[in-house]
Amino acid sequence: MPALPHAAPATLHDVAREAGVSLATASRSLNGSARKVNDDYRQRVLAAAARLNYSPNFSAQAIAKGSTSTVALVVSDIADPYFSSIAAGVIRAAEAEGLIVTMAVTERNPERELELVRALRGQRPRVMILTGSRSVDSEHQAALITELTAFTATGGRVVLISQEGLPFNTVVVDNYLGARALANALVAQGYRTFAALTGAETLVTSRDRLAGFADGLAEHGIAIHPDRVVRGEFTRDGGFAAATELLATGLEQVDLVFAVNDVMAIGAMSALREAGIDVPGDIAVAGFDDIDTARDVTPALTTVNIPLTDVGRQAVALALSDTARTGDEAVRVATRVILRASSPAR
Amino acid sequence: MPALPHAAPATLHDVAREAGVSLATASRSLNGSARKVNDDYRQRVLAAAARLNYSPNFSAQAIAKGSTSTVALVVSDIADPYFSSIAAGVIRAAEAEGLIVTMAVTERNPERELELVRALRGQRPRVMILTGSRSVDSEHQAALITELTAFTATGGRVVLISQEGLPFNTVVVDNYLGARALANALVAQGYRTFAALTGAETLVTSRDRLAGFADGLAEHGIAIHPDRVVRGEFTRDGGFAAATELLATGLEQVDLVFAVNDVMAIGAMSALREAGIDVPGDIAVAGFDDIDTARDVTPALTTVNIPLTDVGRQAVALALSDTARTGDEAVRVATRVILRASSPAR
DNA sequence: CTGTTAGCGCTTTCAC
DNA sequence: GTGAAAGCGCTAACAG
Repeated sequence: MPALPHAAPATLHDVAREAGVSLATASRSLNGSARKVNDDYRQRVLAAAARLNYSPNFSAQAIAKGSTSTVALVVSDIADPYFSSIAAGVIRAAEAEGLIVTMAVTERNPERELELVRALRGQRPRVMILTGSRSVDSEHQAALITELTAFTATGGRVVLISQEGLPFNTVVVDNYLGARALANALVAQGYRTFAALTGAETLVTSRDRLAGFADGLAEHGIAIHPDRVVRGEFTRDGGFAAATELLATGLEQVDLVFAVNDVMAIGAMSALREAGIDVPGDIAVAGFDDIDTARDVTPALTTVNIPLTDVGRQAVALALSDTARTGDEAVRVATRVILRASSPAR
Repeated sequence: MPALPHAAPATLHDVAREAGVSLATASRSLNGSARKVNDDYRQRVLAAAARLNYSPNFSAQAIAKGSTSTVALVVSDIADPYFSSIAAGVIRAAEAEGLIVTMAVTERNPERELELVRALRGQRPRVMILTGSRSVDSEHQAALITELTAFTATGGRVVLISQEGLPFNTVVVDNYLGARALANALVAQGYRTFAALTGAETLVTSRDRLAGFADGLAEHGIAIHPDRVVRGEFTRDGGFAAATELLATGLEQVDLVFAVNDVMAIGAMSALREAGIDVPGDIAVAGFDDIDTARDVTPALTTVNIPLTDVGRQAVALALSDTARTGDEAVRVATRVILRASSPAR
């Protein structure tokens, strides 16, 4: 089968010819900022462009002006509601600024993240937004910093979402304080014996939340028994598995399980339910993030709210702001404890 | 504050000079397919590139070779699990092919969709994938077809996800048959009196599912009373609102509420619960899509499975396949009824 | 195999 | 105000 003959897309040149004007005039009519072009000509050009179904070639524009209009967004897993909500905020804010967003997924693999960042530089995006927990793995971390630094050195803007500490602009979510506030609220509800489901040891987000929670409990002289802290993947299935593992050790005296994020908490609730354990009758549960479904599960999930779409929006705003040029600006977003039916007063 | 001085990114030219070879040789070493270049030179070039932290400019490559490596994906709402799961499939498949994906969100607005498609053409993507329900609104529909046709006429590939009938490649989800099978299964479970929560009249997906469900019931001589079909937005909140509205009309004799998608079903379950109605004790619920959370709500939601990430993957495969050049290829994905606790046998 | 040289589509001085 | 022409960074003939 022969390749179908495809007319090449109309070029600015074609438009100029069709309109009987010069390339420059066509360019100015279609995109040029100042309205320096005679309205006669302008109309002719516009008409010609419409007639030819002209669409400006962004690559050509980018190369001619030396800058693109794209935002590169890197997430761990776009099917995870935490990331998809942030992405929604990023995309909305970016589109409002006339920016195109390209999306890349690390699948929670630091090596892959590094590769992606490296590859993404080829796009010469105006902004690169990295979300997903930093890991304390120093090797990839260092390489990542190198790569991002190379990017900012050539005028790119970088925004990290989550924990601060790296030499880049960041939207900081106060995981530690949020978790601590949650612990306090839970103690106030009457809970005394806790278990925790946490993510990989190297994930900063996971660490911070667990530390905050533990410190919050400590204020009341409560500690979580080490055997009751179980690690799992930072996903729904990870939560399910971790809860199952926890069950095996016997949960009799535990009255609340804290999962470091909502998807894990929801997985844990499913595991408990399948094991015939009533939530919150037998045991209460709390999570972190306040993803949309937290209110739709039964019982509705107690959690710590993060204004996720807003975080995305702020990331874009920060990237575009003048103050961000220094490259180490921080914007903090407030977290808020949300008590729901999964942790009634007792 | 003066603009920080930013070194321009290293160019191929810089690399060539640094390595002491010609531009062509540098290009060939770094990207050229055939290994026609002497290994000596090759190494020198690679070393120089590394030293300069060189990253090829995709825009320049695109314009020089006349084609890009990007896939444009248009979704209604990336925070909706239906779309984010499909997007996950698209992104994974695209990345495996070395393609970059750019994402745009219509927010369920046909005009916006049209604008986006128009704008996206400027990227000269290899592929454009549109997901989200087609609407039967003929005006936008026609304009959209025009725009997409212009795109394919210049060699672009288009893939639509969901219902067939438009002159483009499409990944077809059998909404009608799936809903019909669901109705049959539900009748077999012992249900006899139904209500339905549906989306906007113009949404093809919503129509097809409702029609399939109604026809499935009709096979058993059952009809849904028109007063018991209520329309809402195609979202969780739409389902919540629609269920609330339904409640106002009195639901005493209804034994199952079918929502045309899972997010609506989940919203409806929350509304019912808040109204003190027990699901499935007082009334059963069923949805459509089988999003991840369908199994985590309580009771777990009866639904019709669509292999969402696979749909995304298939869309990319279809776009890239040779047979898709004709532009009207269809790939069907199978749906499967999943009975869960929200509709026990009775 | 390697280097020279034309472009690719567009923006932007720089003259007119 | 308008046009001619010089690039932007890279690839791909085309000669050596």
